[in-house]
Amino acid sequence: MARGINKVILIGNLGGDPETRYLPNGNAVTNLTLATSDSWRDKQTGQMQERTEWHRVTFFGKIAEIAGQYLRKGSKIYIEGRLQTREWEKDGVKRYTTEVIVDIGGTMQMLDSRGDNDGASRAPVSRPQSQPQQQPQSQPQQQQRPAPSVQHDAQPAPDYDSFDDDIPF
Amino acid sequence: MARGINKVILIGNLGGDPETRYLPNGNAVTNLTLATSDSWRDKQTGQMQERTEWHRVTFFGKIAEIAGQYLRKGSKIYIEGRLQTREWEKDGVKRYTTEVIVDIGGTMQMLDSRGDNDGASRAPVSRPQSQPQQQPQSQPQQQQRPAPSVQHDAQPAPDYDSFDDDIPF
Amino acid sequence: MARGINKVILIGNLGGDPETRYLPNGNAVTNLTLATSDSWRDKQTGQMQERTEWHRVTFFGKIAEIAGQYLRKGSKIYIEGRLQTREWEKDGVKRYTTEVIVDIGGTMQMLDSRGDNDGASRAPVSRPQSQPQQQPQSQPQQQQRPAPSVQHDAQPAPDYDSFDDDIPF
Amino acid sequence: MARGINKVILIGNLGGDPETRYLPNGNAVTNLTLATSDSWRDKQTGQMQERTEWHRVTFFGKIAEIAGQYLRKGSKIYIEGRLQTREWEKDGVKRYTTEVIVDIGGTMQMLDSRGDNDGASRAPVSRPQSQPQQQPQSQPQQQQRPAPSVQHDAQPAPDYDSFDDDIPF
DNA sequence: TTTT
DNA sequence: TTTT
Repeated sequence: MARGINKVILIGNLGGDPETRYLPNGNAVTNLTLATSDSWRDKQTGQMQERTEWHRVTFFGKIAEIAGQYLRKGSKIYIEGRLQTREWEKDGVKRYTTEVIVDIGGTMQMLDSRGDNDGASRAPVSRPQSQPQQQPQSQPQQQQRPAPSVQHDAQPAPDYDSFDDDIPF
Repeated sequence: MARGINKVILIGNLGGDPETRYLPNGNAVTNLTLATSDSWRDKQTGQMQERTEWHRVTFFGKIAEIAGQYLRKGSKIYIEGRLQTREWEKDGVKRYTTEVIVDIGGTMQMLDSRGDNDGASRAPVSRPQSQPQQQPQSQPQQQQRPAPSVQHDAQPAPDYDSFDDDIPF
Repeated sequence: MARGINKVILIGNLGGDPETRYLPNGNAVTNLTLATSDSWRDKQTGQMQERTEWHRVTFFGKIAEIAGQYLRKGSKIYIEGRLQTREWEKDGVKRYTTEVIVDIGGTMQMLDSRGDNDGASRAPVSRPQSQPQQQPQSQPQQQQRPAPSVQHDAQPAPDYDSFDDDIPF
Repeated sequence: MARGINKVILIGNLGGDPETRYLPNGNAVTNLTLATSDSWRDKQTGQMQERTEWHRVTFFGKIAEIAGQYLRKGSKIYIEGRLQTREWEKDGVKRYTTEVIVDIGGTMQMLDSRGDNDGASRAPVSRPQSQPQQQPQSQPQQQQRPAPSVQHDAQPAPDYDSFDDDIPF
C-alpha cells in the first residue's frame, strides 16, 4: 500500500558496466549510472548548450541479475523505478545519496537494437556460498538470446541496509 | 532537444510551507519538501511497516509563484518534473544534492479538495526592486478561487475537426 | 516480458458509481468512467474554453474489488494502467472500444481526503455461485477503514473475453 | 490549466510509414500506428503467449512535421501524449475512435540507433497554398543529421547557480 | 517535516 | 501493420 506516488522514468545510456553483488540472503543488487542529456540553444549567445544528468540506479532481485548480465557500458535502457535517498556517514559527517530504485514494481527494458554492445551477455557473477567458487568462467551460457525486458512487481522492502557496509558508487 | 528521458512523477504532502525567492532577473524560485510513503506487511514479523521518502522539489518561473502562493504545509500535490543533482561545497568537501525540478515542461496540480488548508492563498512575496517594499499586506487578493493546477506547456486545443473531412486510419 | 511500453496515468473523477461483476473463475471486474478536463483561454475570442475527456477504465482482480467497494460517483482517483482496444460487433458491424486496463502491474489510489463521498464503503457485490445469493446486505463490514491505495503487479493476461458476452459501458 | 492528469507513455514500433497532412491554417498533422506487445507464459498450457496492442497516434504542429519527416515503418519511438476520443458518424451510426495526441506538452523521441531505417529522412510533404506547388522533390535536404528528439515544452536551463549563494534546504 |  |  502506498500513500502517494513515487515514480521515476528514465531513458538513457550506461556510463559504465553495471556492478552486481549479492546480499547475504542471495538476492542480487546491481548498481549502474545512467546519463540523460538535454541540449538547447542559449537565448543570449545563440550557442547550443548541453547538460548531462547522471543518475544512480540500483536494481534488486531478479531484475538485478538480468541488468548485470545483459547491460554494458553504453547500453541504452528504459527504466521505471522510484526515488530513494540514503543517509551515510564519512569522517563523522552525514551525507545523502539519492538513487533510483528498480525492484519489484519497477521495469527495465533494453532499447538497443538486436544485441548491440557486441552482442554478448556476460557470465553471471557467482553467488557467495550458494555456488561453488571454482565456477568456470568459460561455462556455456544458457541464455543465448537477449532478454531485453523485465517487469516485475510488488512491495516488500529489500533488505538493503544490511548489505551496505561500504558505499556504493 | 533531449537525448533521453528524465521524468519524475510524485504525489505527496508538503512537509512545510514552501519558500519562494526571486532571482536577480526577477524569476521566482520556490523550494519545498514532499513526502511520499509506502507501507507493507513484513513477511517475517507480520507487522505493518512504513517508510516515508522525502523529496526536495524546486519550482522555477510562473509555476514557482503559484506554488509559493497556493501551497501550504500539508498540501497534497501532484507534480511532474525532472531529476537534477547539484554539486556544492562545505568546509572544502564536495557534496551532492538531488532535487526534482519543476519548470517549463513540468506540471503541478493541487489535489486538496476545494481550497483546503484554510482556504486562503497567501500574499505573494514581494519581488526585490521591481515592487515597492511598502506594498500593503492588506491589498485585495485578486485570486479568490484556488488555482489548483498549472501546466507549463500545452493547452491550445488543436483545430482537428475542421481537418477531419475523412476518417483517418 | 514486454516489447515496448504501454502506460497510462490518469487523475480524474468518476462519472458514476463503479460496476463490479465476477468472472466464472471468481475474479472481479470493475468498470467505471473517469473524467479529465482541460481548460484554456481561446487566443482569438479571449473566452475560457473547457474540454472534458471521458475514459473507460476496467479493473481486474483484487484491485477491482477494492475499486468497486470504495469508489463512488465523483471520487477522485489516480490510476496507472495500460491501453487496450477491444473489437466487438453490433448489427454485423465491427466496432472498437479503447479502455484503460488496471490489473496486476497497475495502480489505483484514492485522492479524496478522509473518506469523502459520504465516507461509506459499499457492500461488496456478491459473487455468483461462490456465495449464497441471500447474502444479507446488512452484514457487518469487515473493512472499516478506507483502503485508498492498491499497487499490484505482474503480467498474466486476464481472461476477459470469456466474460464479455455483453458489451460493457 | 488542467483539472486532472491525462498522460500516455508508449514505446513501440511503427506499423507503417507516417502520414502527414496540413490543416488550412498551415499546421501539420501526422498520423501513425504504434505497436506495443506483451508476451507471457500461460499458466495452464506453459506455452508462450503474445499480444500486440495497436495505438493510433496523432501529432500536431512542429512535432508532426518532424514525425512525418524522420519516422518510417518499423521505427522505434518513445512518445508522451494524452488520450482523446473522437466521435464520428458512418451510415448514420455514431462511432468512437480513441487516439493518443502528441502536441505541445507532449514528447517524441526516436530510439533507433544512429539513423536506422536506411538513414534517410524523407522529403517533407509540401504545404498547400503556402508553398509553390512546382517545388522540386529533388531539392537538397537541408536536414542531413537525424533529429531524433522533440520536446515541445521545456528546455531553457534556469539560471539557478547564480542564485545559489547559500545552500537551500 | 507531511499525510491517513 | 511493427519489433525480437
